Amino acid sequence: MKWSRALIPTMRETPADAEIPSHQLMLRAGLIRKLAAGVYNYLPLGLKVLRKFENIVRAEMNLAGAQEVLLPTLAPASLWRQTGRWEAYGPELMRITDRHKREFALGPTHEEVITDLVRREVKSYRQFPLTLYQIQTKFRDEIRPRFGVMRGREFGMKDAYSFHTNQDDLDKTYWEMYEVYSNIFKRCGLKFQAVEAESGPIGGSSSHEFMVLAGNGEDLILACPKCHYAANREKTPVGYLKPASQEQLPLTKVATPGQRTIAEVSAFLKVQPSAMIKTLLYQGDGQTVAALIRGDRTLNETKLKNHLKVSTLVLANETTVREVTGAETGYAGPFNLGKTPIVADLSLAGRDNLVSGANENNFHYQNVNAGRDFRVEAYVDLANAEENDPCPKCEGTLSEMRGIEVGHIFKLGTKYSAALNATFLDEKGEAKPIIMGCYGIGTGRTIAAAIEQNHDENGIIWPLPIAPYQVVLTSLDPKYPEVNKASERIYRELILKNVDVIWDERDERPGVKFKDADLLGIPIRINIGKRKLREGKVEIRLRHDQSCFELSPIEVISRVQELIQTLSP
RNA sequence: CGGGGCGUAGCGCAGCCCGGUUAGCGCGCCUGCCUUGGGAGCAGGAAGCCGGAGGUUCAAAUCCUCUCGCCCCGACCA
Repeated sequence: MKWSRALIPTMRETPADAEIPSHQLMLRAGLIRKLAAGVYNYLPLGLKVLRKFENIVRAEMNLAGAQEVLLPTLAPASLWRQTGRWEAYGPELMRITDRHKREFALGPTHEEVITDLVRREVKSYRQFPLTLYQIQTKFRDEIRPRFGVMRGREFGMKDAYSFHTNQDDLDKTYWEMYEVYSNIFKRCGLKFQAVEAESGPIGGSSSHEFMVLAGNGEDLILACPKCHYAANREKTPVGYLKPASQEQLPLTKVATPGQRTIAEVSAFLKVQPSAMIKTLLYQGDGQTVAALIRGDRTLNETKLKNHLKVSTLVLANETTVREVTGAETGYAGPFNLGKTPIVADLSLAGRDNLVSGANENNFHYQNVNAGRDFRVEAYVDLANAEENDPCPKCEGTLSEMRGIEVGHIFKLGTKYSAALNATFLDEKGEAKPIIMGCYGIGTGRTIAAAIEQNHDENGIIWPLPIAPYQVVLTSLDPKYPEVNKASERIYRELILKNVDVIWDERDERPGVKFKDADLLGIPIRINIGKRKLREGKVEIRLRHDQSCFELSPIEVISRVQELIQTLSP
């Protein structure tokens, strides 16, 4: 491609409504443009990247024996009603009505459609296992689309579904897919982490998420370097060392005028936050509950919600706190709470002589002891896991990292096959429900995540396998015939060698070209300038480490081919 | 859906509070000269339904009402 002919509308300034680096850079580098909230045009460069990623996905899926299909975006409501998801999916499901008043969903995922297809076409146990996948545009009417293509309302996704006659076979494919996903992200040159995950509203039992690691990722992950355990913060159980029991001292009320927060009281009374009880009042489905946790810990509302088996959980407002405790917020303690149930985090189990609020303004208690001074209904795991917590699986210590969820694999079991009556005949001629698995990768989102992971102040730094071009050939003095001639010769040779190259032959000053090349993030840059050329030299510069070396024009092609090898994971 | 904010040239913004020439600035774009190793310089130029509708007024980008769009925080979520 000649740059002068390409539609690459780069922007010098950052658009005001782009919040995170990947969104800003995708706009600035001319990969995407917004059409409406959460709806984006992919420009030529953006599409090139997307296709390169999709092709890696295809190659790896095919290698694992999966077969590609293309299912419609439009799905009849009747199918969705059969699984109950027409109602259950809620307003996030985009619905349309045709001229005959027939209702359709714009597919946010395709379990219904694929299960319907398979139930019609696959009947015998001999035809299993079967894995089908597609790369398709999906729709979800997100409450709040944001971060460009990271969370759009129309977005690209690869979704795969596997079909089995028994659980063992599903397990086998599940772990194959786990490997396939790992290979995909490895081949893209991305740093990633597979984590144990909640299975969410799609349903099913076991599930892993694949996270592209990035400093400002949305998800907090805890991983054990020793045993490779990794999970979302919500899911990570927290274990504590059993404290040595102390002699219980008499309960003492102390004045703590104006000291409300853990930090304030800790400083005022000169006690560690870990020797304090934080009393949090929640409304779980309208019922007030007191949740206790150690002062140095934060409560995980998902864990509390799961323990209480409630569907809504909110922190109680000030009025409720006053009614229940008789004091302003900041002085709550686990005493005299009447019928309010009290649950405590495991961090408090076996701990003696703690500090807590006194349920009286400007007073706290010291030497508070569970059992003697207050009752606890249950000790359960309620805390957010943190860096350096013990690993739940081995003797290791967890470290904390952030990631962006780009892939998710589930075991669905018979949830959809049962609802849609998708059965097969086994060896005995008996009809049994098909057992299913489901495996998704957000394609556009992976691109954004790749940028989030690989950029600097000058722009994107593409890993070579998904870079829009492998090489940018920059003619610094395109008006000089010798520069132009040498450039064109190298350009043609690179194309002949199947190198994906863009030739920047624009009549622009070198600075402009350098800035654009860096912004686009093309891994290998060849500079051809008149001064160096007269010395019989051209220059190669690598985007990722800014390293730079000179060589003769004859050596360039083979050197570039070598570099492509080296830069491919 | 709750809270906050923004819509003025392709992009980034000023002007609005306190109504009054021809609506301005930077970047980009076009023409010419000049320059050519990290977003040059000079000169000239094109480009605006001031988001939309209604109202107040002699007069509205500016004040009022409604509306549409967009962004941020939260709940929710891949």
